[in-house]
Amino acid sequence: MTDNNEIRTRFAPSPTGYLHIGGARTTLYNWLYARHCGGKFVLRIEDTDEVRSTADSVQAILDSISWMGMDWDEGPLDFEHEKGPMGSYYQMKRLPLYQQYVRQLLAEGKAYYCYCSKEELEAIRHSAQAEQRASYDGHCYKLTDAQKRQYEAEGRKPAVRFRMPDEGATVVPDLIRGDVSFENRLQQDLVIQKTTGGPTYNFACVVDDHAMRISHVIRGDEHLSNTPAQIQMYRALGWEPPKFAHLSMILGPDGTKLSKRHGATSVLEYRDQGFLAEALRNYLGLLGWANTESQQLFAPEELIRAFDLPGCQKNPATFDPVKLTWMNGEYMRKLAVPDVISRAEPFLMAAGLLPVRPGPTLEKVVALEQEKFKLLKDVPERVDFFYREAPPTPQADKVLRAPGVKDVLLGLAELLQVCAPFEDKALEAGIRQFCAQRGLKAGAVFHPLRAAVSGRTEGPTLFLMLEIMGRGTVVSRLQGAAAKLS
RNA sequence: GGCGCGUUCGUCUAGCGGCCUAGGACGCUGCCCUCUCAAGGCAGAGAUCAGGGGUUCAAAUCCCCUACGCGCCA
Repeated sequence: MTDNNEIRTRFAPSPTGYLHIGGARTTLYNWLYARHCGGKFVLRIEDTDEVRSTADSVQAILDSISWMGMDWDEGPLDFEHEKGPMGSYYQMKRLPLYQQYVRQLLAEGKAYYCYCSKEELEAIRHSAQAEQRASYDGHCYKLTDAQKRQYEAEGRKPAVRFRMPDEGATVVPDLIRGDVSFENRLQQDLVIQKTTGGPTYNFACVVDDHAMRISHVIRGDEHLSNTPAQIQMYRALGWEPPKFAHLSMILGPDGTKLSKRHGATSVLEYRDQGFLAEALRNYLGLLGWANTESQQLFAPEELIRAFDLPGCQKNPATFDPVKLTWMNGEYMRKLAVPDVISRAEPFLMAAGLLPVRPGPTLEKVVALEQEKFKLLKDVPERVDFFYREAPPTPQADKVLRAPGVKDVLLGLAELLQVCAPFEDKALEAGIRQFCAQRGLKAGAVFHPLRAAVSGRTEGPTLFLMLEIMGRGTVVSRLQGAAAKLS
């Protein structure tokens, strides 16, 4: 048996596309809150839009949530399997339930059939606007039996509307915004069952949130306006409404709602760009929520412990990929070397660095470069030159073409052929001595050396890099670079 | 158009009437460290708290109006 006071949250996506950043944050906050309270997190698929819902979308959403490291206690496991005691968590498999309650409301006179056509509705809306009323006037509520028979005879298929009170106000007690009051006479009688017989979003959502014993509905701002109607539905059905918390939305850099034209918006895209799930989670956790210390970095358990609804922001937040990237770098640096390698595996494979190539071990080169990784895809990029010689970058090329460099490289090649042991300290000593002998400044030797050997002007600490690269590679690259300078 | 929500450095935010000449983080600039690049350390620029009225001895904080942005009705 479930405990009556149990905290239960839910995320209820429509499977009409991938999980985007906004949805991911809503999921995260529901998940965090459930975990924070020791409650349950439920996933429900709102697939009543039959034409736009797809199995692929369901899978993409499940994959996204799982990738982000969030788990759900009840809901679909894939398109066929589900877990949890509430029957199905796909709305399309729960149709009889909605119909049952529609019948109940109809029988109690709390809902009514509406026969209006699109055109008629349009006309009603027009006059309603002029008269400052709700955009549906309850036209069909006032129908006589004769009129109803008439419509039926015409073969009209009715929708079902929920009857809103004419007077008073409905207060939405919102955990983030406080009490928000709506005048009932301005609320229209919402359709709860479409002419096709399927439930509308607002109704299915009420029925399911109640049936699934959801205690806290944490969702996007865009649903706030529908909430008074939903609250009335709860009351009409004799149910206690859940607690509500409406999250502000996420904006793109130009201040409009985050969308595809701002670049990547899908969680999976961020994964594929080499972001770490824990960094995305941390960043999203902070986008619209903060604790009083303005703490930035949260270990997973720490976020769960700290998260609470009152800390949620009322105003919309702009998504900042730059800060996300910084945060990702923070997490990249904290990872153990073997973890960096295993997490970067897809990127290493794509770059042809896995299976391992001849040369130093990945552990060695990754350890050497780790402090510079911001994204997983940086791993192959920064490490590649240990395994493959690439043409020098323009900056490196410039360094190599400076006067006298050829002699320096040849001299170094000679030196490094014999310098022993071929390790960090000894190499540094040998090369510094080489500088002194030739009366060269350290920089005049170090920079060309780095450029010749790695093809770059920046990289890991020089002597350790040489050691790891190995005598053979170092010497041959020096000779090769010198040869190209003739 | 109606209703609703929102408005603190470029961005994310702290702030719940005196501790605010507004704090932190990202980004930016400079310095230090240094074989480069990062990382790190230090310093700095950056917000008349959307604007205007109140209330109060005292307001970013409470109230009202306006503007702008966003959402829902669509």
